[in-house]
Amino acid sequence: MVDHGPLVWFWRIMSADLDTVFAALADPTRRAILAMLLEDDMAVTDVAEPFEMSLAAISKHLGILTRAGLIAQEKRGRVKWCKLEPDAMRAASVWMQGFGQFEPVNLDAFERFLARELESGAEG
Amino acid sequence: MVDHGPLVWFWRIMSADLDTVFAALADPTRRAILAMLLEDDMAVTDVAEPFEMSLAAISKHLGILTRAGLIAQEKRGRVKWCKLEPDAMRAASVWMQGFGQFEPVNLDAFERFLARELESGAEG
DNA sequence: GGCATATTCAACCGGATGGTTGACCATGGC
DNA sequence: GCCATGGTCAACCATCCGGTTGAATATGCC
Repeated sequence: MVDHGPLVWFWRIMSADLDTVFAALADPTRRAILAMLLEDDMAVTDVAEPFEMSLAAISKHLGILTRAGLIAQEKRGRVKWCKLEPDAMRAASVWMQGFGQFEPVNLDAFERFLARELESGAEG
Repeated sequence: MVDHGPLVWFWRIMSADLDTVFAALADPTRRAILAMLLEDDMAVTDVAEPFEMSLAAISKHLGILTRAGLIAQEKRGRVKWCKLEPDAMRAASVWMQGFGQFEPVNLDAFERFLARELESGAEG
């Protein structure tokens, strides 16, 4: 959606607070929320629905994700919409790939392997 | 270095505890330690040397990194050596790349850009 | 055996985290 | 205007986290 030039990229990566990003990712509820938002943007109430905890708790989680830059929230009417904001995760990913000297994962190959594996598992 | 078959891979990724991996990565001291170990394997005392905190604190950090699977420790004589263990980070990275549908970073291009950028910056 | 080195353990402390509840705004529909 | 809906705020609680210190446990060297 946004058309980041590489300089903007560089700045974002350098200024990104990896502490808060990784801390945000360290909670299973928050990772689940991110996964849900991967499907589609959602209102806060809808995000909270599948979880067995109070709306206030989810609201806090969303605040943490927002402060980490992992999502963005936008109020339209009385509904607050949450959507993924990929830059922060990308910054963390870039940091991680600094460790990629260990023959980095070939994701394409891995996915192909998984597909084959699951397919044959379903048949067998 | 290790010759993981893809099934081993799959198992490791599925059973990896992302909570502990991301939590371990959320601390700047621990990320610095990982970066140091990227250079070379190190003894606990040497890992602790550049930090302004007690050896016991570093020992705890190393324990956390070990429990997260990010490093391995091996005692040889009275010295305990620490070395990177790339699988855990790779598991986290794979999880992250699930969000890669947002035009994933072209790392090669990014690095080339950075190199060019820094070079011209040094000259100008 | 005895001492120095390498590392961990245990107890403690202050501050952050993840959850709760109940009160509090803001907005839309009637 | 009034009520239901959507969401946050504030106070509180238990637990975890990152650090400290001092004692304890290897191991190597003489």
